[in-house]
Order: sequence, then structure tokens, then C-alpha cells
Amino acid sequence: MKFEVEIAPLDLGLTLGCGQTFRFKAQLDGAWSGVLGEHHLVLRQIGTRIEGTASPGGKNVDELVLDLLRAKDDIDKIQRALGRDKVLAPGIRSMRGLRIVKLDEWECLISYVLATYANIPRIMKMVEALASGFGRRIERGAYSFPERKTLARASVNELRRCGLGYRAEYVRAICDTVDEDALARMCRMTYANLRKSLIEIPGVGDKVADCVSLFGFGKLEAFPIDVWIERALARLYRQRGSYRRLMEFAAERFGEYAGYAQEYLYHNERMLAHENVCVFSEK
DNA sequence: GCCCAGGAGTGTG
DNA sequence: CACACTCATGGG
Repeated sequence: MKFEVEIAPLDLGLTLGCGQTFRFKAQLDGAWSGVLGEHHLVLRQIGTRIEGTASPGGKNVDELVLDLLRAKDDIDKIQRALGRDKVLAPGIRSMRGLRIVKLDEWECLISYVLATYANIPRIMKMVEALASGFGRRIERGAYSFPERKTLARASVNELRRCGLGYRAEYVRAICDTVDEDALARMCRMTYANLRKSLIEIPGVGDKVADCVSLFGFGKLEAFPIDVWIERALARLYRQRGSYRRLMEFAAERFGEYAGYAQEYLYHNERMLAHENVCVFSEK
């Protein structure tokens, strides 16, 4: 079935392709294909419109897409706030279309535990292997992300065969200890308490807790620090040190929209490394 | 072949 | 607190 939504500003390719979600792939014709909930989507941006087709499944696809892309975020307000930072100010406008995504909490938790010490193509492959091995078949080659009770039936060895390596045992432990009620409780927590709860989960440390807070639970003040962000903070702000120290710097400097600042810095730093272009510079 | 990846867990100073 | 070491493995 067809769907169409209006979201502005939005750069669909930047948002789906910058490593927040691991389930969408660019097509040769510029469209994006991926799985959202129980739907397989093919979506395409035409100006401020997003249109595409979704496999049937009952749910309102318009709302699912609006939620995924956080259509209600006031990007102008966010950019005005972050634009007071002199390092970010010159470049953020060119990334107005980069939006934080809102993922399913369970899928986000597992995906970012898999993401530890792996690169994005490999993470996508691991998630795909879990989905095709233990998820529901949606249509040709498309599988939903496995729910907890289904994934819980997988042995550690089966998980390893999905390419997870040592991450297999974390996934196993999470299936046994984090149920739907626990996730529902976490949905109602403040960022500070959510973060503490997440870090108690096997395989979840500072960085994964912040990714899951940001992309899974929608806490825009979360600021995940990976190797790219470490480089960006060192290069642009002369800030180095422990996770805790850098986290406090980010909270002080970027405030309630630190998550957006993080995504801008992350994207910029990767562009600098891979394409040798960037929009931010020191001072 | 080499280097690195959206790190976490554990032990030590 | 901060640091050092180990953990497996595939992608560029």
C-alpha cells in the first residue's frame, strides 16, 4: 500500500544513512528500503514529501514514519539553541535535514549491544542475520526484528553463527534478564535514571547506554561518545579525557539538545575522514 | 596482510 | 576515579 507524509526540514538519506538505524539501505535509484516494525518500506524523498510503499500489516504507516523521523522536533528551535556555540554555528545549517531517529526500544538495545567494536556494515549484517534467523518473514527477503521471547529461544552457538562473536553471550543474557515490563518502566524514567538502569544490563556501558537513551528512548540530552566524537571533541574543542569528563563537557556546552549536537559532530567527523570535507573548524 | 571499528568487562594503581 | 588489558571478527 502507498503512503505519503510531509516532514520539513528533512534529508532522508542523511538521516537513514548516517548510522543511527541499521535497517535501511539506499537503492540505486535514490530510494531507501528497510524494515520498520512489521512493515517493509520503500521510501523516497520528493522535496518536503516522503512517499513510498509499505507491506500490508494493519498499522498506520504514516504515523510510524512520522515517529521514526521525529517529525515533531522543532529543528529551527534546536538549531537556534545549538547555534549559540561558536564552533557549531557556521556549519549546522547545512545539516538541517539530519534528524535524530526514534527506534523501537528493544531493537535499539540489542542493535547497539551488537555495535560494540564493530563497523557499520558489519553491524547491519549482524542485525540482518538476527532478523532473518529469528524474526517474522514480512515479504521476500524482509524480516522483522525478533521480539524477546523468540530471540530467547536461540542458543549462544546459534547467535554466534549470526556473526555476533563475543556479543552472542550478551544478547543471551539480555533475553533472560530484560523483559517487556522492564522496558516499559524505563520509558517513564528521566534520562539520569534511565542511564543508570541501562548500564546494569549486560553488554551495556556508558556509550551504548547513551545511544539507547537517545535513539531508543528519545532522550535528546544524551550525548553518546564513540571514537569519532572523541576525535571531534579533541580537534574542535581541545577536550580529552574520560567518558565522564567529556560527558559533563557536552552537557554543559550543548544542554538539552546535546544529542543533535552529537549527531552533527559525528557526521562531520566521518565526512572529514572519508570524503575530506567538513563544515566545522576549530575557532 | 594490515588496521580499525558507534566498547564492555575486569583487574589494578 | 583513571588507566591497561583482553575479548573475536569482518570490512575497508
